[in-house]
Amino acid sequence: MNRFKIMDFAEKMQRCHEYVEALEAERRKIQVFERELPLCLELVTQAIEACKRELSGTTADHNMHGQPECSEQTSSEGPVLEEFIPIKRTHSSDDDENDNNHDDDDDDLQEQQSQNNNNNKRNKSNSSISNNDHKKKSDWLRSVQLWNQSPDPPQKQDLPRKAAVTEVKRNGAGGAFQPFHREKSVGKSSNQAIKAPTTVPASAISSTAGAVTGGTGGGGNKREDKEEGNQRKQRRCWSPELHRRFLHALQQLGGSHASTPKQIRELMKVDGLTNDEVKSHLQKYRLHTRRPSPTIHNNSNQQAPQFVVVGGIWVPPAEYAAVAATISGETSTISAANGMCAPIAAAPPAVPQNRQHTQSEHLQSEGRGSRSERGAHSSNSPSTSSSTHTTTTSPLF
DNA sequence: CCATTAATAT
DNA sequence: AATATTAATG
Repeated sequence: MNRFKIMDFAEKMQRCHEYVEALEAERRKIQVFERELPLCLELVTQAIEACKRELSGTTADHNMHGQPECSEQTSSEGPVLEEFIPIKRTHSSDDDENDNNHDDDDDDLQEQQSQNNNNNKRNKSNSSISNNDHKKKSDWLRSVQLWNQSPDPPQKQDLPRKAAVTEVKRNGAGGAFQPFHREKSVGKSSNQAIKAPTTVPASAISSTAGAVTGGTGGGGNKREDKEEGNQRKQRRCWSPELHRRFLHALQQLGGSHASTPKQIRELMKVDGLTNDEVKSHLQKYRLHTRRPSPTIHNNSNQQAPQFVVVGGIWVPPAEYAAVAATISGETSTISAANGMCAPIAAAPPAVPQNRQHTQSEHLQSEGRGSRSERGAHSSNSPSTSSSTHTTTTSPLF
């Protein structure tokens, strides 16, 4: 009988040891995320200490039942995995040691943007995340990867409210500063591959390099795509951040209908952004705001469209929240919601009312004050809003 | 010129 | 099908 116990004990020791090692490995991994996962780190650390204590103080009897959160893995090798995956293996005592290679899918594409207005997608609150992050971990975890991609604060970054003070007077013309990317490719046949007929084994690499360099980059094109016949601009992709700015500007101006592309662009203060691009985006925005989903009539079309429109504002919820928080600050959430859809409905007082003492000043004041249209529009729009949020402004056309 | 609408390309 | 770019129009 004794031997049996001894065996058991040895085995336990071994396991405990392995476990400690695994824990340490784990801790090394999450060390990077210290800021984001403080508790996690603490937890692991404590666990390690506990185990070590147990090991060192082995003489005492002690069953090692002490570990509460050990549930997921008793085996040592196994535990290390599941970095991001939400997998919830119930417990699996002796799993194989599956090593997850951290597949860092670095998406290098579209870094040209990140230069100017890069930003972490949705992780704005760095400090706030401390204790209430249990949910949506996967979400911002994903974003973590973005961090290393864009570690530096470009210039204005976000915080439009505050940044406004800076107010870098971009040239009114159209941002000649950083034309961002316009270099590569001819519009037609092949946009990004092809290039050099010779070899160019790594199109991907080249593209990456180019992007990093900053698109137009220092001039010398590696490839001979001298065909400047580019009639087609490189598509401007509206990153969430850009869109956020867009919305922000829109709000300041008091709705999509009260705002003109130029004004929007100026408010956005994104260099390299052309008037046309804003214009285009505005067009799309308006389209979407008016017709959430013409195709499928939602059931219960009759009533309770609610703010379908709001939803229709294809603004991603995250954005929406962010913007709402950012802009409305503390004004009731609901009002914020309205604000969003406001483009068409809200904004009764035409003038966007100074939101912050910071800016305003002379935002769009000058320019051409003679636009009488604007007034008409603004006065007109609110009427549509009426009380019922049906927003079906064009019931019968 | 500038803003809006329509057409076109990706 | 959606979205950005270009052209046309007021």
